[in-house]
Amino acid sequence: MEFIRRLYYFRRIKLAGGRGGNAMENNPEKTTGSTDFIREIVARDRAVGKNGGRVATRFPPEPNGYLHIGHAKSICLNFGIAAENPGGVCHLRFDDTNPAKEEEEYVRSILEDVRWLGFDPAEHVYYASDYFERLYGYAEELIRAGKAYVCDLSREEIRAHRGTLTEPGQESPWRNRPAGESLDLFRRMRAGEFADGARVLRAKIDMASPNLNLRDPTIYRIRRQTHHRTGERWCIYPMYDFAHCLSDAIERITHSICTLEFENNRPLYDWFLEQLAVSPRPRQIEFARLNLSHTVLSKRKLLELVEKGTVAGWDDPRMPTLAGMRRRGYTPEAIRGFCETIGVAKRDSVVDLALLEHCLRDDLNRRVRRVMAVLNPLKVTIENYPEGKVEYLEAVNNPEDPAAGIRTIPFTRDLYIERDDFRMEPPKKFFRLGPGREVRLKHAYFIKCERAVTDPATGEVTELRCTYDPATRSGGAADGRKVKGTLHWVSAEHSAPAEVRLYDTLFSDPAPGTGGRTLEESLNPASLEVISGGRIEPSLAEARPGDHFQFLRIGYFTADPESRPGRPVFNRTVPLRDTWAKIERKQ
RNA sequence: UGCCCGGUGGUGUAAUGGUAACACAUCGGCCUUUGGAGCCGAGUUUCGAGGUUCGAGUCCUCGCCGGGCAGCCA
Repeated sequence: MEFIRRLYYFRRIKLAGGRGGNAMENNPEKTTGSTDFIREIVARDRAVGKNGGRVATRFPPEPNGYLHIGHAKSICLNFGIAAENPGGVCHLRFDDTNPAKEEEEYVRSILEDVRWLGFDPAEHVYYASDYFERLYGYAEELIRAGKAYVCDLSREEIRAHRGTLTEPGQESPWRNRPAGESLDLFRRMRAGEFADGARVLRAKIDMASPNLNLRDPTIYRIRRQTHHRTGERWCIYPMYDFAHCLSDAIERITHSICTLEFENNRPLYDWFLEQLAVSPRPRQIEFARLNLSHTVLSKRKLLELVEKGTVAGWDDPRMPTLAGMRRRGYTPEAIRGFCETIGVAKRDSVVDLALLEHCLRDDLNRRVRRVMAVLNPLKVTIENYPEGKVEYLEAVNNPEDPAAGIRTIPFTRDLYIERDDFRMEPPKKFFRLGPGREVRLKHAYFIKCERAVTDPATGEVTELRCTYDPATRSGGAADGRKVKGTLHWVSAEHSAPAEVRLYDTLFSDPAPGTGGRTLEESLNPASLEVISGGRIEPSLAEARPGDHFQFLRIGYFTADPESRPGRPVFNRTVPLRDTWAKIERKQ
């Protein structure tokens, strides 16, 4: 059997003229590196000269909330495809067809966030509301062609006529009214002659369609509401299905990429374009939206968190919004790297938050300066170090990046170390300080703990009396003896106080709001811990909002926008991987 | 239960009829002036049943499971 398999196998290779080497020749569109089914469609279309080889995508947010990491996936996809194809372009289009939910502030933030992420729409910023007049014209055209009609049914009646998932709908009694009458009524709708909700314009398709979207969908409604751009000019507004495909066509979009829940809308998308004979015709392609563990990514739920005051605002560092992540200390590079890593497919999935954090650390590790900060200080006195003496020791800024250079840090008799780095009775595998133990102070000397001073009332350790070995400066011992631990520290006199905000996931539940729990019940009660007694090394006093650092042995931090000279505030972006915590957990 | 779309390790994504791979996570080891980073290694995978084929994750049929759709939201 095996030899037969081999025979055919090798014959195929022979016919193909070789194995691996021909993959590229046979498949010119197959590129190396990361690709996905959408990029393959785009490449194929280009290869056959569709759209004249042009590639135009669009990112079309409704300005009714802040952009979040899920939007980043779409932005990276759409702008990415445009950038990868010669002459490609990606439009940023505000899908502002529902004035009830949209605001100027959201337009502002979206523009800011797209640019921050690293994509520049340049002059290609558009608004669906700019097309209102043209869309209105298309609607009249549809009416004249007998493909749309004004319907006087109430909202409830329309719903009742729609039928169900298993039963066909019934036609509206207004469905066959003369086109001239519909046209007159539609013009009067525009003119403001009717009350909100009194009439709608509907596409005349098929009330028995198994696809409910095709059962004479509403395409215009009367809504007296100030629009953030058109003001009071209009009192009728087009619906998504009508406006979106035509906006794409107007902008000569070639590939209209959206999320899976619009799959059933595609036939409608195509229907309007076909009826109105617009050309060239954009193609809608759907992909799975991003879901992240320990996170919610629906605008409705995020709005709720903001409005209920669960978080401090859209840019709360615990929010998955781009504004929140930026404030948390995420970099555009990390987010883009993440979007590339997760790929694009049609399968519903939930990405592990750990992957996002990996991408974050991966970026920060390469680029960020190491500094020393003590979050929970414990005083250390070096008994054999002269009072008043100061030595400036050299410290490497980033071992991953020699170009980052070095700085000096002051060493003195009185220091602070992390309280967690001392144990009166060190457990097994605890490599840090304890009575009689010796450790290295990073960039400085070996110190030995001679005794711990405790508060007789509480038993709390208040100070460590230590000695140092002058022969271990720069970290090595002349006699070759080793120490197992290396601690971070700051000079008591030279360090500055700082507020440090330790952020964790907003939800402790991997799938918030599911499994019988409400969103509230899924919250992480420890998502924010504010530390006011932190001490930072002198160089950190100059930190400017948005600067990124690694606090040695602790994690990555960024200076908050609220940070002021003399009153620095740092946000923990993500902790360092902590092997000791893992060991301790198992013990 | 009508229509549409999906189902590949714990998670995500590849494999385009020809040896199921990469990343994260997990576990172990090495290294280390960060218990960081890095390096090496391990385990676990094609929803099920038939069919086509020399050969099926891939094509066909029937199931099963998951998601979407009954806004004058997008």
